[in-house]
Amino acid sequence: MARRPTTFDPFNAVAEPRRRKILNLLMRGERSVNGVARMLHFKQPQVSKHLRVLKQVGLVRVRGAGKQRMYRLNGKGLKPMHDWVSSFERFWNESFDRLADYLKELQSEEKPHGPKE
Amino acid sequence: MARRPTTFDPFNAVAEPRRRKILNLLMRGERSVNGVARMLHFKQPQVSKHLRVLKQVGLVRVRGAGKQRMYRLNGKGLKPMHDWVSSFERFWNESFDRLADYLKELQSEEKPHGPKE
DNA sequence: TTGACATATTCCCATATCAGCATATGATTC
DNA sequence: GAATCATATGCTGATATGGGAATATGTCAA
Repeated sequence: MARRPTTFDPFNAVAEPRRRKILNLLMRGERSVNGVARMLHFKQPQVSKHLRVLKQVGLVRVRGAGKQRMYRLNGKGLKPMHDWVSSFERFWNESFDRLADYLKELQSEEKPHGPKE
Repeated sequence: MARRPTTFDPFNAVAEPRRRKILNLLMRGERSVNGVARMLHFKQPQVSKHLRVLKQVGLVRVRGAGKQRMYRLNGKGLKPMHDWVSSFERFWNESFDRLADYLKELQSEEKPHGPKE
């Protein structure tokens, strides 16, 4: 197997820095393809391609407006990522001893196979 | 240019589902390579490879313990990702009109090139 | 040193990427 | 329909992946 396609899920789609930039831009409102291209100094074909990936994983939506196609953010698509990353929040937020407590909790809930290794 | 290497940053490293599983497991405490392999039903060489990637992007740390190498999570490495994703939080959290207000704010701060498109 | 266990590395292969460029498709207006 | 603007797609080339299997390296113990 090779690497998962970028269209596999938002995690893969968003691994590409330019696509993150595009999403950042779209936070401020919908844009046409050329609009994105001009704002970010990307070339039109690449913008189209990146937007296609983002659309496939549900991170943007499109709307036809005359000759143009207006792309807008679909922020909800990032919620699963947010949920996953947030589960690690305590590892940089809480004080060390509270973290230790938490880990103790977790370990007392062991279940698969044998405990530890 | 090809796709960014998985070792380019945490975003890329974490795009691989198995690596996320490994991090999830390490949340519960440090593990040896074989420990990870057994818990997740992966094969040892792949675990070593994935852990290598995770180490290179700073998401795990290692410690030698006899024949074993104990890997532990370095949660802080995920903070940049968390920060980025969190900036989209409002798009699924807040009520629609508050969001609208927020967007209005953003747009009145326009700056690069010409406004809109 | 030798043996045994734990981990890391190497090679192969099918697959996918992304940029750049050219070109095709779409939509609008004349 | 033809010209035009906007967007999408196709192709190439350089690069990287990730699993599998084999093997190398490391570490300890007798």
